[in-house]
Amino acid sequence: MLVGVTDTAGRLLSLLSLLQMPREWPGSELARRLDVSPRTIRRDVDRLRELGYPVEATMGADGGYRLVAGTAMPPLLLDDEEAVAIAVGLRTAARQAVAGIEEASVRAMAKLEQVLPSRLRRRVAALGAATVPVVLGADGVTVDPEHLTTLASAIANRERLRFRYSAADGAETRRHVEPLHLVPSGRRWYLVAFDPERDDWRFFRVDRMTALTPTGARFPPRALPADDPATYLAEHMLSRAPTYAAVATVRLPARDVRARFPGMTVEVVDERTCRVSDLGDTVEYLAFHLLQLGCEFEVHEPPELVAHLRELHGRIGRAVGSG
Amino acid sequence: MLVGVTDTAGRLLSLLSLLQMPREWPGSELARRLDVSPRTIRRDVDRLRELGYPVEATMGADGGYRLVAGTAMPPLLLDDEEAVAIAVGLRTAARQAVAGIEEASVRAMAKLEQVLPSRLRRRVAALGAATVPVVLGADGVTVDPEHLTTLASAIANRERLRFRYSAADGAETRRHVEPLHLVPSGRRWYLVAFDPERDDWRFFRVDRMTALTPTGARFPPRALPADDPATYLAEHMLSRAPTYAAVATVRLPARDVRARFPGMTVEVVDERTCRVSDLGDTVEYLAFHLLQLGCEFEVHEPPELVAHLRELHGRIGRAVGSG
DNA sequence: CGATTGCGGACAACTCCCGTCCTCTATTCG
DNA sequence: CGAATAGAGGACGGGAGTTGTCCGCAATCG
Repeated sequence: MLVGVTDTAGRLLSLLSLLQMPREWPGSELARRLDVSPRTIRRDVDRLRELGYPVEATMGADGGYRLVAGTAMPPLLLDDEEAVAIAVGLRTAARQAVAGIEEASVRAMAKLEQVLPSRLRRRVAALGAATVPVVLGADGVTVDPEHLTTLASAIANRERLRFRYSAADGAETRRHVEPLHLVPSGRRWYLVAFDPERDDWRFFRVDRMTALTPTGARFPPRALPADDPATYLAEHMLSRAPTYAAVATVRLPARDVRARFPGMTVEVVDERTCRVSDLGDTVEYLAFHLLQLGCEFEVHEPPELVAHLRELHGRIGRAVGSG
Repeated sequence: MLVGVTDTAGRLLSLLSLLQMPREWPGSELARRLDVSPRTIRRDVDRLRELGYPVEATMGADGGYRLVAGTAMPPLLLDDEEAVAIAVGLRTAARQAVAGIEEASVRAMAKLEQVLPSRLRRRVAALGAATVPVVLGADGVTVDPEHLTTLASAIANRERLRFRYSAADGAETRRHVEPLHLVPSGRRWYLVAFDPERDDWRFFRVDRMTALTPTGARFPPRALPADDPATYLAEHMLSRAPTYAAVATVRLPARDVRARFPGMTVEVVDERTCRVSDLGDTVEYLAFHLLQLGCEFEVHEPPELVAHLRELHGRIGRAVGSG
């Protein structure tokens, strides 16, 4: 603990940190820890309350202070391991693209990344690599969370960006653009950027970008010829990723299916059978979902899914020598 | 912005919050925003630096301040959406039990949960329900992250806990215990607790607990008859979850396998073939992994995996009517 | 070169902060 | 019921910190 000029503000932060642990602290102990009188602790608690952080106190013997949920988020004071856990959590969540909070996830990642000490960054990288990517979108496309944070901070800093891009036809080009916005779409991420060499706006699929390097050069703000980047993307992307809707009859009570896959829509057929519809952007994903039910089933739609299952059937048969 | 007694500490927090955004702030703008003179901003920056937070400044026109990575984690100042994103990320990560940081994840969840405003809590709950649980441990066992945070804070607060427990044989009992520790083991979580009614220590699988309610009653600390809860658990749990090691030959270049599944150990057989070993605690998990490779393969070990694949083969055959 | 930005010393007026009193209330335990 | 413990908060005085203003200096960019 450093003592000196920045005493009182620093002490408030330490206090906040202590109160954030899931336990109660008697004022006397806080006073000992922070090396001030109990009266000052009471005053500090008042100060925190004035700042909007609800510090709750329980009276009587065995009482104490603790921080409870209020109306505003207090600053989170994390220890090393918790910071790593959050970073890893955000990465896995970003890979799965949880609906509706993609941008917020990336913002939080960028924020954390910016201040994460390098030793922790190494641990996060190691864990991220060790973590088995649960890539259900079996086209093998995984967005690198690292790229997302790099892009997010380049956008926020209005820094020019250099990278290599593999177009859909496999042709690789070098780009040097002014990034404006990151847009999630389904399981993919797109970068909306202005390309000065082509003097026009372009979209880039993040998973097709490699060798990302922010150049450090700033560029002046430029207005997109549309109100919202997401709608602009939707209007200009002619080839959208196809979505499949699976329809199947499964030998499992509707209740059980709902419990295990809240995302499927389920209709009761009889006590032990139901009809499910499931959305997914690849047939691989849908096939795995159905197999994970662990019961007999029959697929009605779509034909692509049936074809894929036939393919799997053949492959498994050859794998275990009973085909 | 509130102005008054708690001015300087609050201003430091606001400053920290601004500096955490991924952009640079000129001192003059910070001064305008925080409604103080630029000199005070410089002093505040000094204060933050004395507290150990590395505020970097770039000189020259178009310069400014920003917070960079240092040696200590600064307090994270999150907006609502970022907080929700982090909460959701931690939940999905907890469900997948990323090796090595399970406890830290739960600690971070408990910390966040403790201070999360209720309106955000509702959003997190809604998103958590909507998120498709990617349950690869196909025994259908998923740990409820909610339970983990409840348990963590009951332990930290030394609060008695009431719940219903389904034993392995299906018999359901009511329990009222003194929780001591949460221990992760493989994909499962165990609660180590003292059961006063039986006057002995017991283990409970978290996924078998329901109707969890902390009673609020405190209990005095009690020493576990062992140094480390994890080893105690290991010593007293006779039936450990078995782990399977799959060995297979796959028709895919070793390079590609390594790129897609960093967790597998791969030996080159020839240019287009390799031999992989993969660890997992269920055969379902191993089977999905092999199928995700999307190529021909042949399974050598273990027999349980072969049996499971035969079963899948039969099921798929019946599903698409070609068996 | 000049403009812009950060850096930091000096000073004076003012504020606040802290520790030490004190009394009061709420809760738990014996 | 009463003792013990914990928080709440007013009063007060001395000391310390904070702030704005004014200044010259250093670094960077165009």
